[in-house]
Amino acid sequence: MAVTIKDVAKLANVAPSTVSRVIADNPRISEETKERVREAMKELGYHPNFIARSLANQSTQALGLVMPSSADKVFQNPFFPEVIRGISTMAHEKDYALYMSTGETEDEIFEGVVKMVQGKRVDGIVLLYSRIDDEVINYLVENKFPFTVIGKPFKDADSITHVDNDNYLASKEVTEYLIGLGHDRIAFVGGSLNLVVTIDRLLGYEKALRNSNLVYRDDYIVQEEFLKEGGREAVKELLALTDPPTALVVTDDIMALGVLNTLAEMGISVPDDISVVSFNNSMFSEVSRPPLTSVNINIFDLGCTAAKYVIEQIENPSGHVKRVIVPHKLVKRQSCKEKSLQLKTVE
Amino acid sequence: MAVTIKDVAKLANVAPSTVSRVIADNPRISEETKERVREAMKELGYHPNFIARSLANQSTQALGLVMPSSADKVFQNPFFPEVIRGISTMAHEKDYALYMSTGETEDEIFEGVVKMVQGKRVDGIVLLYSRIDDEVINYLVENKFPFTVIGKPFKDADSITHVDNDNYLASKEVTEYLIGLGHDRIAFVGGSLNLVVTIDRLLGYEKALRNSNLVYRDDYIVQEEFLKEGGREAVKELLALTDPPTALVVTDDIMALGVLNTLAEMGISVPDDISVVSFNNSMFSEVSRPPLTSVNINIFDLGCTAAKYVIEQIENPSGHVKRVIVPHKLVKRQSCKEKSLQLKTVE
DNA sequence: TTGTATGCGTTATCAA
DNA sequence: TTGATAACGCATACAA
Repeated sequence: MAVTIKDVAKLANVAPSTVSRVIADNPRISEETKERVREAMKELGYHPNFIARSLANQSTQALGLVMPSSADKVFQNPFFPEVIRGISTMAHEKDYALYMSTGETEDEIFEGVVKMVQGKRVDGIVLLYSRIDDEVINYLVENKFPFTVIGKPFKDADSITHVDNDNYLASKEVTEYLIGLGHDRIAFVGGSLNLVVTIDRLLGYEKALRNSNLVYRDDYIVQEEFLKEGGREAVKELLALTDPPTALVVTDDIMALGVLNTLAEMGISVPDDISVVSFNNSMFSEVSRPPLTSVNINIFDLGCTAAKYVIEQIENPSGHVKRVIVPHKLVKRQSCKEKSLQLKTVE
Repeated sequence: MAVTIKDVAKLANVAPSTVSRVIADNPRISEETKERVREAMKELGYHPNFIARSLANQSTQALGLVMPSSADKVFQNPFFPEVIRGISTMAHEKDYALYMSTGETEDEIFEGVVKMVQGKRVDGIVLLYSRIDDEVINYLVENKFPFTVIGKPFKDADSITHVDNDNYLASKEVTEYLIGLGHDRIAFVGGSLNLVVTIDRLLGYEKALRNSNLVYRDDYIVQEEFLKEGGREAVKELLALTDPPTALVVTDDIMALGVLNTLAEMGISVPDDISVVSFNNSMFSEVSRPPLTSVNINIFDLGCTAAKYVIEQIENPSGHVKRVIVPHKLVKRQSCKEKSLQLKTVE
């Protein structure tokens, strides 16, 4: 059995409660005894048992991370390591640890959240995604458990602290950029429509088209998974149309990579035949062929800020709901071209 | 206050201990009372408090992850998301959660480990790296705490369960491949020499040179950080030499990416002027220009297996030390060329 | 300034 | 088959 507060107490000739107070650096303990107790701790190699402390305290100094699906898939998209990087940095600053449950299906993930919350394994939660009709959010709200979401909650957005980009605007700008290059057949390749981010970006895209009196065509809207294969599927669908698009808004770099690959295999050149813009500005957008014009959404900041505000909620439960919009910026590289300069049009 | 075992007991008209036994599905409880208790649990929405259970049990069903440095840097290299993916998959299968502390310096990381262990926050630990003279390993060994390391422990390798590649062999093969292409001026760009993986690969590289009677030159050995910038620095150093290498063994894709970038900026072509092989076979090696010839070290398996064996240690403490070598495979792409076919030699 | 007693929510050991 | 009761290791209200 490890050394406990009692062993220290015995050695230092004080009561266990005194040791406890020394650990908490309680000002009502004399410097002398503090010194004596500290020496005893050092001598015995004492370290507090966090579990016991958590039980007495009702606090764990840990943040729970909830991902949209199995780590298996999630970690293939650089978005997640990057948000976690942000969360971790802030967590470290505030001295919190990170806790991840490992569910695979939606149900398992929900179960994982319940275990974290009811099991009191974490003090707060960061949701790394936002989807419509999410039972996780409902559960957290009902239980008044501290949490923040990265992305915009589908409903009750003004009563839930969240950190998001202005995805509507970003997508609108990106589409306008393409329109500005003379494109009028622009397709949208997004992730699942269950994700609020997809909805927002689709809306922005639609708005831009409408503003320019371009037609919004259902067959130009494709939804796939946020993985490379997703991009591959999208291209196949779109190029099978009788009048395929000349430009693509892709909502994720990793999908865009799939798009690029597939296009290359088909002998279609980017940007000579088709222009592509994407989101996330991950390292992939720099190294792809051609380098991708992509929206930098400051993923790291997203994570940092989200962590900051759960911790704030934990430490000051009466605080106010926050809503933070992290700025975005279009980074132009070589995947877009004026339509008139494109060599030929795919038919 | 949440609903506890006592509330359930009251509602079901039994003692708390009975409820506890029902949770554990103790066979000595009659089916009737079990049913009654279960209904009460459902009615109250009872969920066990994991912290309390951990305290009573001395077990947490959680695995601690220890990274080599701040998450900040670590998550920029795709190796780590990928191992975690593997670990997470196995952890999920065995119903364990994951716990990460967030230290930045070596000391903070060590402190984090101590907190995990003494604080009884986790049942076992996976070390995601292996460096020489690592106090973390010493500490874990001294405390007889279950852990596995990904990589080869610097010392006592046969008393520490670990999962590794045969890095010596892999590096030797890779170097021989380059020699086979006619190269005789081959440089080695590795990570920190504190990392055992770097040492092993350097040794393999050296052996291959020696076998072919090529000279081993100190100025052909460069160590940098496992990041893109690392590759950039390496190239600068090597190309400043009077007789620069015609081929590079780079021990990490992300560094190789930096190498490729820098070379491109300098107007030096890969593979026409310089051949490059690297390790990890991450997605970057597929999308880089040119696509990188890289060693697939099966990172996912590394993680999976490491997790599997900590859990085994946890559940069967008397088990035997394991040492697993995960196979590797050279994946040839377009970053290497026979020396005689290279257009010119950089001087 | 310090000690005593009790509780945090479980599990486990004895009895019954 | 079930119920008291004592741990588990720490924090804290109350006493001293």
